[in-house]
Amino acid sequence: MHRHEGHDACHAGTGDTLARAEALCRERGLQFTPLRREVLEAVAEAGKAQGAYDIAERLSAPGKRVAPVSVYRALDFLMEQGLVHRIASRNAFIPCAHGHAPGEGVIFLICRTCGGVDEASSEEVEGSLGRTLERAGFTPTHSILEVEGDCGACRERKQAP
Amino acid sequence: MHRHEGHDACHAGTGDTLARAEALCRERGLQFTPLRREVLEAVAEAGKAQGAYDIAERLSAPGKRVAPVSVYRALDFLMEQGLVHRIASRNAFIPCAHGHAPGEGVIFLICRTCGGVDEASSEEVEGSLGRTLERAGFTPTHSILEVEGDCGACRERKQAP
DNA sequence: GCGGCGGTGATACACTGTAACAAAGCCGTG
DNA sequence: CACGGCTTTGTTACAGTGTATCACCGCCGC
Repeated sequence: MHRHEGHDACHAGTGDTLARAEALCRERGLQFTPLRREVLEAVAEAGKAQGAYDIAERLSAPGKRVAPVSVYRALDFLMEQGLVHRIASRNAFIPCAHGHAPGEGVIFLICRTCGGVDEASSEEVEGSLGRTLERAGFTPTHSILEVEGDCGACRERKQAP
Repeated sequence: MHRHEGHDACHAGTGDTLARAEALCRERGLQFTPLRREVLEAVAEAGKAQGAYDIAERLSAPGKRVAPVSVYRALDFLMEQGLVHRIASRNAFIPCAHGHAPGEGVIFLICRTCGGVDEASSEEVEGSLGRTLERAGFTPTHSILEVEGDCGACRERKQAP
């Protein structure tokens, strides 16, 4: 089993994320263009889930406007490569903290206080979910598991203010 | 444990849903107004997840326009009462097939072929998820579990056409 | 009657996402 | 090098999702 302990205990730094992305694209013969790099960088630097328009604004400067549609295209690419994830309950995006296989069951832990998002995975959860689906006669192609609550750090901060 | 077997094997009929809603509102001293009734009815009749604008259009007739904002308010009410659920991955709404306590872990099984949505629940999944969250030091307040795939009926239809 | 309250109507607006087409860059072949 | 095909990006327009605000109505209690 493989999981996370504390909040951002193991978040890769922005630099690591970019380096990993670049290596991965070279390996797969894909273009890690400046725009894609900037979008990934913006998502990685933010520390919390970012909306596409947030990213567009973040990348825009006087004289250089980045349109949301460009951000969406870059995000689509990055998601296909497993470099960012979409948080469906927030319409927002986060950098992928590790390299999962696409489709592997990831659990998103969304802190309602600090807005940070951790990733976890659990073979136990996947196993029990798989059995439940099988009993229901349902063949899964993709699943979303998002949990909202308080991360350890924020809970402590609340208890001892 | 409590779960569903086949596709809509136990979907309550529209009439049942409305009767249950009416009883529940009376019991809680809340108003089950015509608009709320119509919105619930529209969601229940559809057979698949409906967007708020779909519902608004469905309820509108020449000379009687129902604005989306009214639909949203009715949906908010119905969700608070646990009578409808929101499918985050689709921005759409379905009637609740049973009476869950709000916050109880429900698994949505979304058929990518017929668009139908079944509900399932599993103490096994809930238990393993709870343990995983505890190990991660995360205190959950609400969780979303949505699975996309093929329901039994659609899978059979594909295999033997 | 009168005031308060919840529900509804209506308008406006912000946010999220996609379609369609044009322009620019890359890369192979002849 | 020229050419043609491909991917990426820019631009515009638009569809879909959701919220804020204010006005109006109906009901209930005083």
